[in-house]
Amino acid sequence: MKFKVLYESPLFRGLTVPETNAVIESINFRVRSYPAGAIAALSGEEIRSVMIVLSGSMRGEMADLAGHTIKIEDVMPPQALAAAFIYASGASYPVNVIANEDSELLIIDRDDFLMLMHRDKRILSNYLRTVCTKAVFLSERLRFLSFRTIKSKYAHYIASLPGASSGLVKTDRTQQELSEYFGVTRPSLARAIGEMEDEGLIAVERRTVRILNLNSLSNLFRR
Amino acid sequence: MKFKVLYESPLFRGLTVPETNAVIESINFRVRSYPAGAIAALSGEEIRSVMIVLSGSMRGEMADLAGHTIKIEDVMPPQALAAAFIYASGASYPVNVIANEDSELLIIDRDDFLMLMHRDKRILSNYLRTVCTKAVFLSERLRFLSFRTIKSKYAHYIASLPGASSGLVKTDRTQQELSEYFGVTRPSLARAIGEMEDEGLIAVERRTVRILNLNSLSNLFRR
DNA sequence: ATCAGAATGTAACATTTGTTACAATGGAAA
DNA sequence: TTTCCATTGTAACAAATGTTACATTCTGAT
Repeated sequence: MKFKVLYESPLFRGLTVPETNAVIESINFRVRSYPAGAIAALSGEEIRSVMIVLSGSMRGEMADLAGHTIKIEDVMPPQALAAAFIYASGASYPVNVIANEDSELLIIDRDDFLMLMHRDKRILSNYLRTVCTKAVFLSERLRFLSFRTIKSKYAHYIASLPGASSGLVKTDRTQQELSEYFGVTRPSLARAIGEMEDEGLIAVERRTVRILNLNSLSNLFRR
Repeated sequence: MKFKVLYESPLFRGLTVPETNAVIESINFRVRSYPAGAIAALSGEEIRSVMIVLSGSMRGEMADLAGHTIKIEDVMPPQALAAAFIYASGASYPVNVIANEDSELLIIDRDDFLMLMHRDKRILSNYLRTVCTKAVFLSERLRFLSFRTIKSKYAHYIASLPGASSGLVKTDRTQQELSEYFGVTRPSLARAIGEMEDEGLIAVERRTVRILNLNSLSNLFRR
């Protein structure tokens, strides 16, 4: 069983192990090894293929003009690299892709993968789900970041939770997590929540939030 | 020629008018009219179909708990509504969709559209390009918003322009446009740019920016 | 060449958020 | 129960950005 890990991949969900194998063997592919620290793709480089991490792990890293780098994210097996960008017009890697440790990538030309999707509706569905889900994620993230003040972010957040219309919600994240999601510091978030309590908009007890003054809260919705 | 406008749609690019017609006629579809102000979809409602604006125009609108609304975007013919979200897991409309004026939508069940993509590689390619390009757009937007200070956003912006490695770039947007892209006010952006000039990092003359001190500029890259 | 409107530069003050440090609280494991 | 640690609350000061208003400089149309 050569590509066992692929069977776990969201792109091949619904296919049996033999089916997955048969699909892969039916097209051109190659497996490439990268020693720790090796560069698999450079930022700005054209995306020509689907690259799926088989073993080890890769990281996306941004480099500035002077060569300093910031780690953006890790990609673990059996995830694909830049999956949602592959078929964009002028698709290029948004970051440098580097092996964290000795790693292997399964590389499929993107036209070949297109053929796979054309042939197998399950793979098509899987890829569409992956890309669209990513778009939804990015879009939601963007919505919160585009609100200017922390209060308006928080107001939107609690309004988006189930039970908001009843006036009583339970948050699904800690303040720490929420502050990272909003892109602000934890004390600033705590202060904003405290002020909203002082203003009589909400009553917070740990993870339970009661909406007290809907109208004033709504005024915060203007970014 | 019933759906002439469809021929202009990015989803049917590369198909001739008769081909486009034949494709549409080969599946279930319906055309629905919406008088000005009519609601085509509610925020949170499950996305069951591909909806393409044939005439008029639709807007996406967010409503807060108290019923106040904020316009998010307009969708003009022959664009599709929430195209990048359709096949996400648990896909639902992120906004209320309302007709700006008397409008017509072409409605195709999303499973039928999946079949279309499966049958015609051009439509598949077109849809993939649409979704992936959207993901790239959202991702780039997010990158700038996630930098904390205006200076770091601007540093990244000029670093991303062609010619950055030569130290001389021309911006492709006005300060007004750029400030909106960054989600900040125009005077604040102008001030930040002015300070970066005072600090000797860059020299700006209208739309031409010269990078003077790469190292100091790079320090701004830590969000 | 001139004029009007767009784009940019600048300044003073208000508001918001970050930073840092520490206290208080709650929950889970020993 | 007690203890430890994650979580939350709070405060003072610094830094960044928003707001508002106005001056200056470009740019394109006439």
